[in-house]
Amino acid sequence: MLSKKTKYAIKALVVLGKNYGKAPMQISRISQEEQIPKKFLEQILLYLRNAGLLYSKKGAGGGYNLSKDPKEIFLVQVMRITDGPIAMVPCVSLNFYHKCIECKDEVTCGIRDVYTDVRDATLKILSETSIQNIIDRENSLIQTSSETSNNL
Amino acid sequence: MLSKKTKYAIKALVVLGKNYGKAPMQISRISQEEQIPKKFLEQILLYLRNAGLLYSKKGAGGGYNLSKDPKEIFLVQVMRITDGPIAMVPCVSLNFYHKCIECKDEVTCGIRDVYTDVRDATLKILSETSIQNIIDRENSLIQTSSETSNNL
DNA sequence: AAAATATCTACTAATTCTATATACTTTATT
DNA sequence: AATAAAGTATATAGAATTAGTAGATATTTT
Repeated sequence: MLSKKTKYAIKALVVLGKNYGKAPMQISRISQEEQIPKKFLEQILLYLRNAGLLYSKKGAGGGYNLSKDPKEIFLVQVMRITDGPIAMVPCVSLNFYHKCIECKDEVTCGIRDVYTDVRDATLKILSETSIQNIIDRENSLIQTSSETSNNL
Repeated sequence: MLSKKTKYAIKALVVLGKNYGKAPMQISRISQEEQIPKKFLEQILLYLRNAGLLYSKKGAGGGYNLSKDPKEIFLVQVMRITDGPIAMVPCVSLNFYHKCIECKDEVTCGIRDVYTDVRDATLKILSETSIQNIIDRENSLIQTSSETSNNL
């Protein structure tokens, strides 16, 4: 399951994605709009910033912006920053590898292959999905659902 | 990440799979062979039993057996028993659905589709992989690695 | 009856996740 | 220069989950 941290991070990035190219957005505003505890959001934005996804500016009129086009920020990056590994077992993780403590012998382990496959399948989807994709998807769903309610 | 509970469950099922068709195996033996804390393993085996994966017999000469062929026990079943949902967001879970508390409107949520895809891809692999597959895989890896070391 | 085994419930300990607090730095504006 | 408006950084508290333990009970075999 995704942590709240990751969910909040995605929400914040989507909001910032909609704001891309405009003046920076303040933490407090994002916090209000998305109902995210402000102090918690501060931390999350810092992680994202330190990982290079966000640009920040201090002082009056400061705030946050995406540091690149929302088309170029992918879910897999966000999840790795906030939740760490994508893989279900550490011994199969690309970015956070370590041995399973319960494991006698990694070489003859019968489940590594399966979880490598799961990792790859997951990775494929998450690394193809950008913040822009999510924004587009939202917009098309909003449209569809408002059309539907007009037809009632 | 898989919980220890799930890892221990898989290990126990693999051991019991190798023992399939033979006399029941005691908790204490599985615990020793797989280095799993006995009392914790008791709990785990109970979950698996109550979910119908294991048959148990009390008293002298009792113990545990798989309740069906290891070819017919799939990772997805085990994981659902021990770790719950496969999906990364509850609103997309097939067996453990509930709304995301952070979510304003499920209908216009931009990430549900992505995580539905992830779920389906994961599910496909995990529901095709049986305990027998894992045993076979282990055996072939053991063979391969011993051949390699003979060649040194 | 005694011994060997699983069952069940409750509890404790450890870890991780969520959230808050406090002090500090930078920038813009007046 | 002073002040206010932001973000930065680190520490800590509280909540939830995960891991593991304890103890009493129920069955079965011998």
